Amino acid sequence: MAKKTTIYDIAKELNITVSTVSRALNNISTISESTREAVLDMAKKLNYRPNKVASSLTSGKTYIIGVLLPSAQIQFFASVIHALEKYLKSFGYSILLYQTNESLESEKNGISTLLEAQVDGIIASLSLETEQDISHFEKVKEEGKPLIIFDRTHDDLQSPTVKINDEQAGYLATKHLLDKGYQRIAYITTKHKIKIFRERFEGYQRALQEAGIALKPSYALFGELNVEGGYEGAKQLLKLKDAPDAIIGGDDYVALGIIKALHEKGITPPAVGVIGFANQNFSEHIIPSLSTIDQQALQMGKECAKLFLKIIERSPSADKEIDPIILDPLLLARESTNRKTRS
Amino acid sequence: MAKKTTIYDIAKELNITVSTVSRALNNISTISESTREAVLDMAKKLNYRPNKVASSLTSGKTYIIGVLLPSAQIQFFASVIHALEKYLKSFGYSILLYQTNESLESEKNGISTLLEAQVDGIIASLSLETEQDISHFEKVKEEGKPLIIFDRTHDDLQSPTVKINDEQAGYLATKHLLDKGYQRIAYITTKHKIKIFRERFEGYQRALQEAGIALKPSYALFGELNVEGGYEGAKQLLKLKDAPDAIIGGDDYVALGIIKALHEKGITPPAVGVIGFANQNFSEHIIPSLSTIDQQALQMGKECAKLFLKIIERSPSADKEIDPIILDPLLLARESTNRKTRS
DNA sequence: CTGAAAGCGCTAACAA
DNA sequence: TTGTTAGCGCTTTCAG
Repeated sequence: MAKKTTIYDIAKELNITVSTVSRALNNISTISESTREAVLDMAKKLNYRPNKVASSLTSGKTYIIGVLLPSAQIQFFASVIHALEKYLKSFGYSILLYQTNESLESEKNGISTLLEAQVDGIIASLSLETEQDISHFEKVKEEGKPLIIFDRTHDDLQSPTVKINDEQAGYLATKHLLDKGYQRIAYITTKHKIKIFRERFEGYQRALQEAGIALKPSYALFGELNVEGGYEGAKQLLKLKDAPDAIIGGDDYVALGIIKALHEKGITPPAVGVIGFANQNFSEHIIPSLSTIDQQALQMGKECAKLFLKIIERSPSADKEIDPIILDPLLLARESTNRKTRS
Repeated sequence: MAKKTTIYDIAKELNITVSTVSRALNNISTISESTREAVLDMAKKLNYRPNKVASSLTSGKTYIIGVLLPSAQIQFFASVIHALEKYLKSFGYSILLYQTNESLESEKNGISTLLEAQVDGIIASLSLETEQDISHFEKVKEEGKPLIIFDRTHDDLQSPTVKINDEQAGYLATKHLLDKGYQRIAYITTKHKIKIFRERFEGYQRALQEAGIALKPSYALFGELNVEGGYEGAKQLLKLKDAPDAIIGGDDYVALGIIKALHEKGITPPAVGVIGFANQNFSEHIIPSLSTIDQQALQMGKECAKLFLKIIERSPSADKEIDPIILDPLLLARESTNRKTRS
């Protein structure tokens, strides 16, 4: 492969200087139209390709933004990645991806990696393990770089956030079941102390309280957030003397596990109501279709991107507080809860 | 925020030169243990963070590898991303992501973006639109950078590839249905001329031929690769006088659509057999569970990563041919095809 | 084992 | 409107 062509090559061919070339290429200030065209032509002719690494070193901007999240295999996050990349790309930004796999240590390494890569900012969602220690996130801000936290946020982290109203999500799910006439409503969620799961549970409590139904401790299960967790939890619930007539799953996978356990007992929703969270792609299509609370992943990704651009483009001095962006959860009522309402 | 500390700061504090600091930090050649420790201590004390952009500019290596694929929202690709990032991270590489959204133009822009970012190599899977024009991929090789194509490969592209044996995948699916006693087997796939879909279809043909069954043109449908496509296709097939007793879906979403259409007619698999491709996460959990051909997404991602490392680490002179890596498709026989075998 | 110095490709004052 | 000139932070010969 031949030597790469640089702006020096263009300058030499045209008998001008590199600064002129640079200005022409970046369409900066007042460049005579003629030289601009000449430069562009020559650039094309010489197969010039700008070296962003070099320009980053001088300008201090990489136009790369770091995305740190638990796992691209979780569909919610995949959707956020999708939306982020799609939107930011149109503003000239690229996405550098780092997965924590729900590990705090990995999360810390991720922040370091992204910071060393000189990203222009970081958009992150916390790992399940992250509880007290959030010093690594503080470092991002110490370096003066925008940090946006989405979905899995943290109380002690003073950063712009984008999330849905999780308390409302839990409330909606529970209220929906109540409206459908279910009375003995159980809840299977994660044992991890992540804020959003706690909030959803609070919404569940509020809905019950409003309906004047006492919270039964045996109806609240804390296990793993996956099919297996839902399956095991549901089996346990079905053994109760006073078995629930509806079960809320911490996410759609948990709900799937619940349905599986019911199926083994010869029960098909909505005979026992089942609802999940996340609106995974399969939820709509399984039989019976699964009621769920949509988390607005795509919308959330887009809002993160917009927020990032807003922050990056304002002057650093204008350091006024940024209001958290709270999206509304969306109840998707489908067959799995569609019991005939009592009259 | 205070000025960032550089190796100059460390050098000054220690009364040594930057070259020594650089050597110590990179653990290079023969550095006296004492100065190495001193440098490391001081680096920590001053909160030093290496600037990869600067080092990339001199060394010519960014330790970033570009990943170009249709969409992170397609679970197969999300899994590949997951595996790629997970594996490459342990070798110090990061992932710069670009989605083509199945558009050729976007694919071209993606290659440019990644190249400008000076990635050390590109791992890509073609968009549905990419047919004749693959000049953008040629450019990657012209720049002397490794280019690995996975899953959606292209005949004219002389690059290392990682894929599964798609012909075999199509064959396996069809053979499985035949073994289960299905005779009138239809196939709903995409209208796009992508190699892997063509190959799967060829496997379908081979299996039928082996069984001495003539290919019925009315049984081969070419539409969209999604739930809707499967639904519409199946509805059309069910109208035939000689309706099929089994339908192969071009992917699991198509299969989902097929099941939906059957459901509307009061038919539940395996009464009519249904099988898909990809083993999407929901396939195992829907009722009835969906038979499918696993594409080994995680394995594929890992093989891509390994291949990349192998290529990048060998001397550029050792330019011997790289054999394509062909993974075996995996038949996952589940309820949707589990008809009692004829005796 | 360490220092001196050049330079990676580009941007951005400051001049002209 | 264009040129001159420093760097950005680091690596990497070449000397010593």
